[in-house]
Amino acid sequence: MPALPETAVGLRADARQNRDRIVEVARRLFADRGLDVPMAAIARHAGVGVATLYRRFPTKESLVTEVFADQFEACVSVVDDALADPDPWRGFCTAVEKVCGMQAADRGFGAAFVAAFPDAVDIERERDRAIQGFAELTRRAKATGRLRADFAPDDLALLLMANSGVITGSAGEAMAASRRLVAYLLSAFRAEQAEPLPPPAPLDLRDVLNARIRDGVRKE
Amino acid sequence: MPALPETAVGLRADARQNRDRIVEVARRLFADRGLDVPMAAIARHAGVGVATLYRRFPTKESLVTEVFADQFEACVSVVDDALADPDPWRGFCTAVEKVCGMQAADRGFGAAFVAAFPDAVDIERERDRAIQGFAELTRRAKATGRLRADFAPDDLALLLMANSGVITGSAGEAMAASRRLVAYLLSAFRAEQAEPLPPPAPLDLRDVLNARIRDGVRKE
DNA sequence: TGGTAAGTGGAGAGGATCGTCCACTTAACC
DNA sequence: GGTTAAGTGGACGATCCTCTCCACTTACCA
Repeated sequence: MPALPETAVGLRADARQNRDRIVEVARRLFADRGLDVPMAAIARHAGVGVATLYRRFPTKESLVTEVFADQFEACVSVVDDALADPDPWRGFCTAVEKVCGMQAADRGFGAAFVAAFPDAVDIERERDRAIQGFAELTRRAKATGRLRADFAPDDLALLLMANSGVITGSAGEAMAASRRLVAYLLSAFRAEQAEPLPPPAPLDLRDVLNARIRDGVRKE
Repeated sequence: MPALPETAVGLRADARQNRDRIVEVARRLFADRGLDVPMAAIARHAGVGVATLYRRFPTKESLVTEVFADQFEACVSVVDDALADPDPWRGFCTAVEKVCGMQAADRGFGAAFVAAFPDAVDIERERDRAIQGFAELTRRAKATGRLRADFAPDDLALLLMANSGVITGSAGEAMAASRRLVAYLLSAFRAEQAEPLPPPAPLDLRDVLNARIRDGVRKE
């Protein structure tokens, strides 16, 4: 089945060069300014016309998917590393810190993770793997008694969404804010002082993420 | 100086009725769907034409300002109540819970608080009063030894931004998520287990807020 | 009751963005 | 070199939003 060029094989030399430049430029712009960079701006910075851009990536979504595919992979490997750590609690903490750091460092990544692209199968699969890995990590960390017992797996969604909320202003500010928030929350997650029990009823990460994309509800 | 009708005095009877209906409808729509409800939708729901809407509120910003003026007042009075509490720590906690609850209950309020409107003098003044009140509350709560000493006044900004991040999906979900996040954070703010010291360098609430409005930076 | 200024609605100007079309250019292979 | 299909650019259509304009209507007071 050679019908899926998927990445960039079988392109003419100049076309491939253009494609690579587009992805590279898009990655930079998304990181700096978030996902709402106009397609025209990306094309302009890449030194191509919009048509070229749209020929490679029929929709903006597909471009975003391509651009963040490896970021999501990195995210998964962070979780894998954490699972490999002999101390689950330490693994849990570092995983949280790393992922939130990635979110803070790359505005686009944060948005992409949170925005979820329904038909971006690859991204979704990667994301789910990461989520499941985290769930496992959570289980183990609880077993050691360091992570509070009433920590819900969906509290991870809470954490990521809260983290995305503090990402504003300059990259430096965002990082500082994120780090401080994460430190606070990790301290709250420790089993030791779990004295009062916070209200339950968290949210399902997948649902929340998938809901975000729904803007087309113009209706009445 | 009778040149500032300001609210609605001196309007013809029918005009006043329309104005009131507009504000009422806008409040409801903003609460449900956030601030990006189109002006046309507001006009339609209020049963008037866009021109009528724009005659009363020359800009969308001015409508938002009017709509949330009393919400901001309520916010200030929450802080005042907290200051009146003989137990500063309890006051601190309830104030945080209430304000975050308001943010979660009214999507528009959250956005308005975070978005900041440069020329909405009234809102800004109210907001600053609330911020200063909170700073005072923080000082007192620290003095009792219940609030950790390294809590920065700007951690309030962190809290509000994180809270705005978890507000998505249905109103019920948003409220549950907000409550849980606030519980976690308040627990992290307690002096008792302040064992590790989180990184510093938080953000200034006013700066952050005022920066948000800058979208007009098209440049390059 | 009638004059008039205040009030009104809806079309549309102006601007931004996603995505398409099509005549032109160029890499790649014979 | 020449043929040709892949590749390209920029104008353009479609949509959505804020805000303006202007001819028409109506509340209010004498």
